Amino acid sequence: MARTQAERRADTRDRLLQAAAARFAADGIDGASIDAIADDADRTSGSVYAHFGSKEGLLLALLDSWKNDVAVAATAEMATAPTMPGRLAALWRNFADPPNDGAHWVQLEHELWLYATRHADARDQLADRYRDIRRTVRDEMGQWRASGDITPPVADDVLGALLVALLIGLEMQHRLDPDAIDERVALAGLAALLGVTEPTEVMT
Amino acid sequence: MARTQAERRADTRDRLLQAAAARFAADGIDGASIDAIADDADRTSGSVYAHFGSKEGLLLALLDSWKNDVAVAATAEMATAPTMPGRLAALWRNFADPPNDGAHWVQLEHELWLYATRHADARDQLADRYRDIRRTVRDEMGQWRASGDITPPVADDVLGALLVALLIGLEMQHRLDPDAIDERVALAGLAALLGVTEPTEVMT
DNA sequence: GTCTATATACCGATAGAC
DNA sequence: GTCTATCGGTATATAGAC
Repeated sequence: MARTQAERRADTRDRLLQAAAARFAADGIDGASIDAIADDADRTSGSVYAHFGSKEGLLLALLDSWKNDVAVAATAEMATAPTMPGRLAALWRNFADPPNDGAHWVQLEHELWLYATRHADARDQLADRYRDIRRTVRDEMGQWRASGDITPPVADDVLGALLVALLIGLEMQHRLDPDAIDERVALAGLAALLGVTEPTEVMT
Repeated sequence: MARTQAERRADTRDRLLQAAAARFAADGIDGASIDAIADDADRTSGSVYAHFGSKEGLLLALLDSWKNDVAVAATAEMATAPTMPGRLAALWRNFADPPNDGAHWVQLEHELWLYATRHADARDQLADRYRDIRRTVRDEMGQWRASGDITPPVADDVLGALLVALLIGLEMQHRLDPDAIDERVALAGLAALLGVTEPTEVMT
């Protein structure tokens, strides 16, 4: 694969970005060295500078390419569950205990957030992404409300922000103390914000 | 002040811890150098090693001494507001736009959380602190419920975790996009979780 | 206990061969 | 475009004077 120069170049770029995502998540943005990232991508540090110019350039490119399929993947898996509590449980599990090797995307998200608080460029980009996520969630919940599955006690335009906030905050506490912040807590919170009236039986 | 050796030693220790908190928050745990911390404390790097042995030792000592007066300070200011929406607004403001120079404690909290995800010792300590915070919030809300000020749609034992989660998640989004995540959004979320039935008029 | 000076190591970035 | 070699800077941590 990757016969032409352009293809090889694109392949190297992808490898570097993927390695950077994994390394940043594992060791932190500061803790991850250019050499380590390049090694993971089976390249050398020189290639990083040829493609991105600097470590910051690499990070901004990563932030740009970082398609957060969370909302998509989450809603996709949610659709498979028949009952509402089952759907909410699937949503929570995707956050708390990611199934695939996508286990590191949550960690990377926190790394990027902390970086963004100190760099205006990254902050603007990340702010855009979170706006998109909120909008996606809001639209989805609007449909649920319209179909009568839920009766949220708040307006649709704030529901996205509240759900995202609750999931992030619960996930952070869950990481510190998995037993204390379990599925039962998450389901209670989601049900309260969404106005799920039926008894919240857990579907396992 | 600090005449005796013990007093001077304790004074140096306090200075170093305070400087470490500020530097860690400002530059990140990795980004903050021992020299910079010592300089802020009007000491030298040697004193850090005399007191804490290493940078990690300094951080663990900071984590240990880090009395999170958030719950205390927040509830204190909340008590001054007469109406329930006013109290909730005070709670949110303490998070979103801290009044004093305590502006950096939120940032430090995120730094510590990220560090804790990679170090078991710190994780256990931080987990304990969050348990305390949840318990404090839960007890406070239990009193409000008993006095009829609120009628939460969830059980008391999960209410602490949900409120903490919502506030953390909203604050993170607020930092990226202050205009999108404003007091109105926060009040709607808090009111939903707490079961504040009266129209949520904002008290300014 | 605190400071000065220094050892040691690593990182980001650059230069030049190919 | 990618690699090898290296420079310059800075970090943690230590040794020894006082």
